[in-house]
Amino acid sequence: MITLVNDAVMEDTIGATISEAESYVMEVLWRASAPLVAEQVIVALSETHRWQAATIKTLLNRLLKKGAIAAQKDGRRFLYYAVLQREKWLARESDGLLKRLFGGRIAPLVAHFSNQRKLSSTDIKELRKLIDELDDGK
Amino acid sequence: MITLVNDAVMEDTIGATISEAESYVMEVLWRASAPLVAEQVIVALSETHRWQAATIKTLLNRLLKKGAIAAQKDGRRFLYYAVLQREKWLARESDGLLKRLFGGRIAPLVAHFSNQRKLSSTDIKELRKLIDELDDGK
DNA sequence: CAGCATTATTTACAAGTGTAATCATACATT
DNA sequence: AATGTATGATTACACTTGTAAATAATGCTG
Repeated sequence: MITLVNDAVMEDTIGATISEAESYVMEVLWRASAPLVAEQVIVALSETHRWQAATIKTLLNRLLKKGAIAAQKDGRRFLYYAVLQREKWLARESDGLLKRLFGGRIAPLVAHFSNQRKLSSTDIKELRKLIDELDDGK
Repeated sequence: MITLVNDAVMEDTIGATISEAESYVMEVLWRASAPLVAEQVIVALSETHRWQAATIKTLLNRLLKKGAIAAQKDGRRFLYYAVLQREKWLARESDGLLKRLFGGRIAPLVAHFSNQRKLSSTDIKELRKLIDELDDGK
């Protein structure tokens, strides 16, 4: 008997795009290990944004409508959780950006940050480690 | 007697942001070695975009209003040229992105593309070269 | 100089965004 | 059961963006 393996992973690629404000809401849900009620999202965002609670409700609803998150009723409130996977979103965002800004090539991007002296010695160390591993791998 | 050295470089940082569509217009002007008339911009963009001439006119005007470009009258037409420097724009865009998507750290960014298998062996070679140079330099 | 052609300027308009207030609804409490 | 309270849903509104048409202005040509 055949069983679908990837049931839960389906529909992780959302059609609509996520605005910047919305993405901050997503970040909260991505970081959370379990679904959150609106109030928790609001509290989490209060650390970094001066948004009214109503604003965040709006964003949650827009994300729901876009299918990026889902909600499950829990008594009188809803538990919200991400449907869109951060990895997928990240891939789409960064690919687009890389293409637009650096013709899709990584090296120029790194070179850019290097020119801007945005690379700390830690960065360089990490990068070297990464590159070394990659070279091994191929 | 004191002379300003950086006269021409001032006001290269524009307040307003540039939309994606606008950025394609900027790219054309940045690539051009001399100011262009609207028609030339339109022709250049026809390679990559199916935009009506009127659309491009609109974008040129919005960029003018934003101060990202300037125009100089030449007979009956205008010669348009970039005021905002590509480097500045690139820095702002990429910094923002890096911060939003990867917490401002480069290594995770590269790791991301690596995980996505978006790094060709050429990329890796170039990256290694870059890193080596950087290590020398410090 | 009158009209044509070219080019720039104004206006348009729907969709998306940031930001929020208000409305409605479902529980909890007296 | 009526009412207050918390929470979600609806409505609002100005600004930006993508996309373009309509209009105005300017110089060329007969």
